[in-house]
Amino acid sequence: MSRFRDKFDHRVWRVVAAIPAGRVMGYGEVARAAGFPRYSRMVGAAMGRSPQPLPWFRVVRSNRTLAFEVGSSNYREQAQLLKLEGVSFDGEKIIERETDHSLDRILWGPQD
DNA sequence: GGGGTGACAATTC
DNA sequence: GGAATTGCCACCC
Repeated sequence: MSRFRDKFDHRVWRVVAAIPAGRVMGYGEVARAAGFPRYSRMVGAAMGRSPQPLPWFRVVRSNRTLAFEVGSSNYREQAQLLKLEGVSFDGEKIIERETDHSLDRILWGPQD
């Protein structure tokens, strides 16, 4: 039995399960929130070990792209689930409602 | 024990 | 701003 992995898994699951619909988190952010900074590469494996369904599709790369190979069945599934929650895409890049400043640009002009 | 492997990230050029 | 490089660390041969 791996004490470390058990603890890591459960804390990751708890964080992922708490991500609100329509929002996304980076692997590094999840790891940090779980109390394991620098463990971004372990997050995916932990989710794959979850015995019960998790909103795994709300976890994306730090650059706001999906982690799966573009065009793969997993990629398409994740993209569709996110779209169903109102998450929009600019090509392969995710645009969260909360971080979408398109209206600001229209009202105030191009900004930083 | 040693080396390759990730559903990654930060830095550098 | 994109590509390349470097760091990361438990897991699994």
